[in-house]
Amino acid sequence: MVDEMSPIALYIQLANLLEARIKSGEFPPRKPIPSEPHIQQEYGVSRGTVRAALRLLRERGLVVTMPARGTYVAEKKA
Amino acid sequence: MVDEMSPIALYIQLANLLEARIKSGEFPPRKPIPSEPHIQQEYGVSRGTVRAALRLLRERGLVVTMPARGTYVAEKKA
DNA sequence: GCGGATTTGTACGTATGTATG
DNA sequence: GCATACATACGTACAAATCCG
Repeated sequence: MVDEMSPIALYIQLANLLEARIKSGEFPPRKPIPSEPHIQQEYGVSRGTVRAALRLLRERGLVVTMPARGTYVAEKKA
Repeated sequence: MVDEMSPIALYIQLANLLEARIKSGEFPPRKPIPSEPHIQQEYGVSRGTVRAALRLLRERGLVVTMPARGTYVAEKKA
């Protein structure tokens, strides 16, 4: 879980945790990963923090987000 | 743009720049002016600085701000 | 096709912590 | 000490697109 007391920003911790889960293959392709409200509940952080973490993952090329659809694990380049 | 080296506080410089844009008629009435995050990006300052500048403009009676809606050029008094 | 639920996008309000001059 | 400026993090509200019964 995220650590409130850590000097590392929560959204960075969260991004790293999610990255590990993505790389573990926990989330099947072609299906959205858990929604922002779901992650929010799961980790006990605000939606803004979840969105900041997902933004990092997008910047890392790990996920793609589609409005009103969800966020998906990025396709391995064809 | 704002000048980091100026002895004038950034938020005051920003308020003056926005005031000039408002008075030029750049922002049509009944539509929100650019959002805080937008201005933040545009001028390369923090959201806190944007908010401080907008607070000044509200105090000058130039704009009105509505939560979750946006900031609008103040109506000319009827 | 309709309507409600879901999901992401956007916007402002607020608080706290850090750093600088 | 105070003002300025930044980053982080919470909350609330609403819009727009999509999904599903």
